[in-house]
Amino acid sequence: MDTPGTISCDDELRHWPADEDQARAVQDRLRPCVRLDESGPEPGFEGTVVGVDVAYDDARDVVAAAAVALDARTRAVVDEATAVGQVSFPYVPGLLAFREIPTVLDALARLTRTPDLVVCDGYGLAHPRRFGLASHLGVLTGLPTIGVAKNPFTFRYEPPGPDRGATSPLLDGAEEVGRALRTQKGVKPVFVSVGHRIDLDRACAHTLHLAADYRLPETTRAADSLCRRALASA
DNA sequence: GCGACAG
DNA sequence: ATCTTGTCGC
Repeated sequence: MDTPGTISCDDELRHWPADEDQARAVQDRLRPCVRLDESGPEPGFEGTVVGVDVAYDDARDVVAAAAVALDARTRAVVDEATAVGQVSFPYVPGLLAFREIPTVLDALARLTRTPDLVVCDGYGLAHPRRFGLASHLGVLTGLPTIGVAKNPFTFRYEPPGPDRGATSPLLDGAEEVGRALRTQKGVKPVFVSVGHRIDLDRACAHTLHLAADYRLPETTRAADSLCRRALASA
């Protein structure tokens, strides 16, 4: 039996939920394992930031995942891995993690180095039950994670200032669950939230550093490109 | 009941 | 996510 704050990734995968009610129960059970008391790797740290993403082939029910490791300081690609699997859950808003995580874990396991930080497509704490994809992946792996999403989901925000680096709170009622972050001047912001073992200031700082040239972080762009190629040749 | 809804 | 041509702009 798992004690509070301790989970087994293998057990969680073996006990994968079969329906939406079970999935929500899993989220409620794992939510207390999220660690929000660590500030996380400092911007400019020596290590690797890993981007993960998945692509789908609905006709074949196939999912391909990619994990791409970048040097955290130079953003150079230093390692990459892919995995292919069967879709194990439908897309349901709020339950995205159950669709993506099994194959993402396979890809992460094929990296030659342990990531120091993982950047997910989607949300962490910015989630109806405060347990989005990034938080779920963080709890299962124990790694620091952040979520960078392209859309505000159900949350509200006022547009941040026009300059690169401007932010505004992403709000669920009065609670700040993440931040809208302008990564390029005059371009729609991205939506950053904490996953696990990092604070929101650093999550935004890493995202800004990774999005030096484009709206989306290089981690996301590289993983998106790789998982599409993996799906095409699968 | 109806609409909204990360990827 | 995915389906998809041209087109405006650097």
